[in-house]
Amino acid sequence: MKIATWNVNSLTVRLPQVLDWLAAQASAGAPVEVLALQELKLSDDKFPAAAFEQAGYHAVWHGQKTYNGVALLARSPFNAVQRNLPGFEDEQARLIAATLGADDTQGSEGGASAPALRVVGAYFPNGQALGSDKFAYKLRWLEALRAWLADEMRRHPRLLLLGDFNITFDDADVWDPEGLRESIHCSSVERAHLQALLALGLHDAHRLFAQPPKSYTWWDYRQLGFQKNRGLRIDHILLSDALRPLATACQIDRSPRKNPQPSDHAPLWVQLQGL
DNA sequence: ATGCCTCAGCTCCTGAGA
Repeated sequence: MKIATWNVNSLTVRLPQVLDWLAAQASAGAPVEVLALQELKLSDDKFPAAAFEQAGYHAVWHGQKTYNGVALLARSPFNAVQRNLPGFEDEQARLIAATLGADDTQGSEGGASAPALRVVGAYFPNGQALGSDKFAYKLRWLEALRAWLADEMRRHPRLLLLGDFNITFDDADVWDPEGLRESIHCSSVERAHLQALLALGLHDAHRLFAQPPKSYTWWDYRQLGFQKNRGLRIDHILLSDALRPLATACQIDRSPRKNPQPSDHAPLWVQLQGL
């Protein structure tokens, strides 16, 4: 089962590329079972559910006009959909969680049905600059996420957290670690929050496998950033303890970044066996 | 250069992204 995440920077602009990419993966014999999308930049009524349905995908979404917005697509239907963090007042649409397979929160016996998979798609706040109001919001959001996930993981042992985290793990995720030291996406305080998520029992799927050096998921549109591979690895897939042994591969797909009118982010996918 | 692209929208400029 292939599970992917992609910050599309406007689903209105990128819908054809998303449909093309899904079709290309299927043609290559490895169809995408689940896709998390971020930065839809459209309101709920503008979400192209019919186009995805025609492509064979169920969808759930949490849209917002102009900014943010997240969605999950899957080839099977979702249950127990959650939008944003419970108890955290937020005008910004940044998180959507849903269950694939039998709802495992009801304590049912299961029997023949496969264990459920809890999918959490998120668009973490950017933060703009250390010390700014937006940075303070980023830190509050990160703490609310961690607190909620601690409980969520107890209820759903098979859980993935994937999306645009807007945080690098370490200097290997940064094209210019010295020039960007302690700047936004690279600061110690942001990285400590990312480590706090791992401490809940989550694992960076990308680092479970050998990867090419200078593997990034985002490149600035300006100054030929992609061509010069001046990027950051800020999009991630984290796997719970129960899912970690099922992972067989994890890759960044740079090919859509070469399209005309690309997103500034590339999709990232993980392959899980036995699901 | 508080710049350089790209996107949305109170659209021919501005705010936000990362």
